[in-house]
Amino acid sequence: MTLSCNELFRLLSDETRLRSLVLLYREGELCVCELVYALGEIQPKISRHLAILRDQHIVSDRRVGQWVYYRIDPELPDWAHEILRTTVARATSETRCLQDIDALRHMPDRPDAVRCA
Amino acid sequence: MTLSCNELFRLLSDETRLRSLVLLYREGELCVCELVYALGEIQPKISRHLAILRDQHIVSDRRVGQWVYYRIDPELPDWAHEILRTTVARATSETRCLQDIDALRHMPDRPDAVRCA
DNA sequence: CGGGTATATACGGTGAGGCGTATATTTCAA
DNA sequence: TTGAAATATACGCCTCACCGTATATACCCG
Repeated sequence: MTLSCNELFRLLSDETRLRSLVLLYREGELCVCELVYALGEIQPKISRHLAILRDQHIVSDRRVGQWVYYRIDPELPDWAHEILRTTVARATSETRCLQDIDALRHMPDRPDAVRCA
Repeated sequence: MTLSCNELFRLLSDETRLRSLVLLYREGELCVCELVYALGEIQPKISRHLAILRDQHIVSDRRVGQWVYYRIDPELPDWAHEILRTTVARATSETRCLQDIDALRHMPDRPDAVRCA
């Protein structure tokens, strides 16, 4: 079940998923509640989209106590990673993404995961 | 009306549009009937998708007699062009696209447009 | 054990977008 | 001017993916 171009683009075509991926790409690892706060969306919506990305092996997750941390799947094919890199560079100049980044920075009581563990 | 990441990915998420763009990227310029033949889809379907791409300035068209030739819009933003380049490189290893390329090569009575006019 | 927090999933409703058919438009040639 | 070829568009249908609400599950702590 390798990832096709079409499938990747279908996944990236949803705004919530794209915004989540941009943040994950930049931050390395984020838990669900951080994405909920940064994007300003309700929790079931974020969880649902992360599950979709996980099922297609775009992201991987690990549980740390009651938190679940997501990251870009380290086994993502090179070409897909290149698409993401270009996308993040571009998205970072779009208002919506800049707002997400800023919101995350100002999140209170942010769970401090051990990064890159 | 600048192109957003989301909008580009939405456009690329349809298989017919993606296959058309891959061929246009490789060939430089193709008329509708060539795409109809190469993709093996009915004409209204191809025309409809090309119109969508034209409206979003992903492709541009020019009429030559009774034929209409499409190409990747030369004014496509750099980042979008880079996405396309990576995509074409990847797609070219997918069966479906290889079949399209091969079908086009064997199309009989292909209208020979003046390339890059 | 019981309560609280974080996350996941089930469910029904809804709208966007893709489809095929039919038809309109444009161009050329006779 | 008439017919044929190439392309575009209008229309109604239908599927699918997303949505919010409600609820289930998992984990922690007291």
